[in-house]
Amino acid sequence: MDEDTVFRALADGSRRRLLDRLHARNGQTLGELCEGLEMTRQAVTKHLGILEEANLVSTRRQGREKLHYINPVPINEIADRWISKFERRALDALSDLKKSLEGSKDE
Amino acid sequence: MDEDTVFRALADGSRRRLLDRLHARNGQTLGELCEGLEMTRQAVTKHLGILEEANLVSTRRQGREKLHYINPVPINEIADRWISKFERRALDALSDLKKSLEGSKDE
DNA sequence: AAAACAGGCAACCAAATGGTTCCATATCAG
DNA sequence: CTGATATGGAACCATTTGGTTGCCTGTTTT
Repeated sequence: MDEDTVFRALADGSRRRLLDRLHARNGQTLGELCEGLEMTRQAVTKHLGILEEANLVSTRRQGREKLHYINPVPINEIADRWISKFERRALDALSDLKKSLEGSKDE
Repeated sequence: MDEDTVFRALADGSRRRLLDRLHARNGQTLGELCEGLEMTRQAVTKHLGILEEANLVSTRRQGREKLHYINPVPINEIADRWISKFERRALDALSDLKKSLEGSKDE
């Protein structure tokens, strides 16, 4: 929901890597997400908490395990609402470049 | 260039608002960008420095003024290289939802 | 040349951030 | 029940971050 929370959550490389992992295989437990990382379990817990608060990850308790699922909706909201307006400008810039190249061809 | 620098730069609301301002009108001076903000000029300078380091803003000196221009390329790189893979998942989720709705209609 | 204007630099500060360690709780296996 | 396993909570710490203030440099304007 809150744009700032999402951007903040995405600002950290470890959290982005966690999202990458969940993207590769969804529904992993905390323990699985910790494997191979140079961090304590508690650090990962905190990161997942921040991702959960930003609604980028949702969780489900199953017995003593906690399964983590990626939620792409907030990312899409950002992409749609915020990034798209800069993309339009990028496309404009590209078309300007194209025109200038075409112009130099003629001159 | 560096993904992390860009994400970090985008993590702050004041900086995103500065990008918004430049998106609305490109090529503003530092003084113009400060107008109406509840921040000192030096704070804005710092933010613009971070945006510049992330290659989200480029500058041009003109006399005693410094003009700031938005550069959408890094944002597009993020959108293309990183966000798109989550978007695909979002579309998958939507199509799953659609299927499940269609299923429940039949049953 | 002097004053006014636009911006840069550096020291400093409080709060947030990313991480740790230690301990507690809940659940599963034997 | 007991022990191992999976996660949660809280205190604590160093560094980064976002902001300030004070002063300096360069460029116009008069």
